Amino acid sequence: MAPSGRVTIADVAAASGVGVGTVSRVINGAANVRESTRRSVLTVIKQLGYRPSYLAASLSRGTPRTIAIVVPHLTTPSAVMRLAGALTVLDEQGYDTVVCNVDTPGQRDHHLTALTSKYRVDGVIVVSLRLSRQWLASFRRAGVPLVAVDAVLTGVLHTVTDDVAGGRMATEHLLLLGHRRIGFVGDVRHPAARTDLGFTASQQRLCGYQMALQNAGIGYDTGLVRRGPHGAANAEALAAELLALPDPPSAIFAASDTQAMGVLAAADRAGRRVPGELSVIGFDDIESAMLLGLSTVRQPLEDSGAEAARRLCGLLRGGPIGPLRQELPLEVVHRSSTARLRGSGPSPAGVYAGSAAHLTEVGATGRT
Amino acid sequence: MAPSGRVTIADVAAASGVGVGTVSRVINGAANVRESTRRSVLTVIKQLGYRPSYLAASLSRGTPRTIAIVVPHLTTPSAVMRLAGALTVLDEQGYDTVVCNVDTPGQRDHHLTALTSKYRVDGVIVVSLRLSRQWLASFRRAGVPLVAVDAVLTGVLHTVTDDVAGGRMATEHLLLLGHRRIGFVGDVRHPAARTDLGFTASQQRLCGYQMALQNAGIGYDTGLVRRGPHGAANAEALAAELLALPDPPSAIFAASDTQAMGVLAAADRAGRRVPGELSVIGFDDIESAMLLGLSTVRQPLEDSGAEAARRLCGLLRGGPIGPLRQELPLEVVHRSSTARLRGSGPSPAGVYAGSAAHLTEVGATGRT
DNA sequence: GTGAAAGCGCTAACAC
DNA sequence: GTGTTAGCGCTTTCAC
Repeated sequence: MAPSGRVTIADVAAASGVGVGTVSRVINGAANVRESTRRSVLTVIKQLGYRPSYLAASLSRGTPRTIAIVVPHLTTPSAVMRLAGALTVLDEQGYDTVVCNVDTPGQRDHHLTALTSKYRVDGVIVVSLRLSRQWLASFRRAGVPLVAVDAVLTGVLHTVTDDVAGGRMATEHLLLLGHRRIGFVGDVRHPAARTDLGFTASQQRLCGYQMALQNAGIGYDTGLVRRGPHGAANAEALAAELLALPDPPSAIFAASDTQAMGVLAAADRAGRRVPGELSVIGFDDIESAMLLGLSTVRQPLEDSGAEAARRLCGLLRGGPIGPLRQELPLEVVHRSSTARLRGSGPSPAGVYAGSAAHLTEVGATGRT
Repeated sequence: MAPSGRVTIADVAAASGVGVGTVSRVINGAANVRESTRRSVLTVIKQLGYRPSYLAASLSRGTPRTIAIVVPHLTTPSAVMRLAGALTVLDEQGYDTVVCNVDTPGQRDHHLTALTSKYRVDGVIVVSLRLSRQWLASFRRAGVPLVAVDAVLTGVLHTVTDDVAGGRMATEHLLLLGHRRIGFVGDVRHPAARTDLGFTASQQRLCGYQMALQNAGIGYDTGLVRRGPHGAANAEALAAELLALPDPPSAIFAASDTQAMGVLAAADRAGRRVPGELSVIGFDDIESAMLLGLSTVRQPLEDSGAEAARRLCGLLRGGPIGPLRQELPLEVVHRSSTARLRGSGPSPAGVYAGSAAHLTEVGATGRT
């Protein structure tokens, strides 16, 4: 055993009567090792309490085999799912992952600085964050490959969905059910605020909502649109306002499932039955949406993370990576929080056929 | 320049006509380098865009010079302050820091596993977390030194405050002001729940509250005690219950400033003037306590982190570390959320002198 | 003050 | 299949 306290690969090699190369092969699961030697080396490793040095391996290999994921608001279900998707493929591709949670611009810059200067990760996945030109340049200079999820970054591979189309799909679903007064509850951006991370999804879904209304010849009533900080609680307050209107909406489109839960809570508190007296549709299809029977626009959250990871790996090994912009599909999931407007007869099939082609009815679970 | 893309210390040495040793000295700020060479080396470093390799340095040095801080609920003000204190000293001592935020037992175990097996940090600071014997053994086995803040871990250096005494001090402050019906709002532990991280501070402060009441001959009225999940919102609901009682308390002791803010909000909503109709005292003395004029029991949050870091550094370099248990002082800060109970004459000085010795009146800012 | 050289623990290329 | 060896980029004696 070495004089220093640490057990090294050489100690293991000596103790098991093989060369360091063989030990290295065993550790890294190389194929060309006889099963018997493999076993004995493994035994020695265990009884010596050997643990490989991450540092030495990274240095020798020339790469830390580590990729970083920068993801805002890691507490939200959608962020978690994207992360989970990425972790799965990164893990099976043999990469270590460092997760950088970001709740403020300060944190964002802190992590990005560390990523570009000090720690030399092999690549980074940026989730839902719009990076400035400066940051992009900084990464390019540092030679750190980048891919983005849920954010379009110029010159950077990105995996996204069409949020405008998504907003339209949600609204059209409601229109198709005969609704005419449709409210919107979503995030507001504070462009000037120190706390703004530059999310645009909600804004784009609002655009889709407007377009759908326009197309249906209904027009845009600002009185039915409420925007505020993210989170179910805020959405609840916003929805309460809508429901307290003299001529309240018969349906509400919430820009995220989380916000839709707030809307549901507001409806409950206001004594409005869902979907009897109020239809509610969300966005994302997070886990609890299914549980609550919430109709929503499903986006492949987990896949988005997985795809981005896959593309980053491709980029790193010079493999195939596909187009700069990868767009993942959206689909309406009709559950039991949306229903035909009372008094509106079954609308003739195909009225909205042009757009309704998107519509899919999936796994409608019961609302109890 | 090296054939590989990376600029190494050798490139810098060659370009500036010195040896690698000298460049290393410059990088690490060693004293014995002539100012002129220092300058020129620095210049070359800049123009070559050289960035030292963290990996190589750590490997060569034999230590990553990194310590990990495991801290639960990093979003809470008190956690942030403890962290800040630790970061400051760690930074000036030349250590890198990796912060492990923990919101669930799952996250805790995940981080602890990584810390004990894969990443070889020089040491770790555990904040507010009660680790099991198994984990402690695991760290000992891995040879990773540990210190704790706000948690007593057997056989581990810990920096704490006397929360029982703190609870007593808060309550006695209220008693001294003539209050007799004193409510308590704090955290509840769910020992069996998957989400329990084992915090005990709130529980201990409750003990102190009971003792003070006992000593004053008032006794313990469970009807005045409300416990729930942490967070201002929950505390607000709890306090609202208290205020709605037929014979409501004239003062409330909240187990944390965050919860005290909830109490303040409840009072506001119930139309109770503070401190005219209700006295409120918190615990911690976080930044906003000062802003709100909240009376509280101050604990040296930032110092606690700093002290722990200092002791860990001492441990690492075999220097002085002081006693196993380091207790930091608590003091009552009387601001404008607590006042004498109406109708109770000024109590003769010294009545509670025995315990009131703790009391200090500090920086009472106005409540507006 | 500064240069030369010996590792730190590991991987990978090359022999056998 | 397996041993041997040359580095990975840096720190750190030890001479000069």
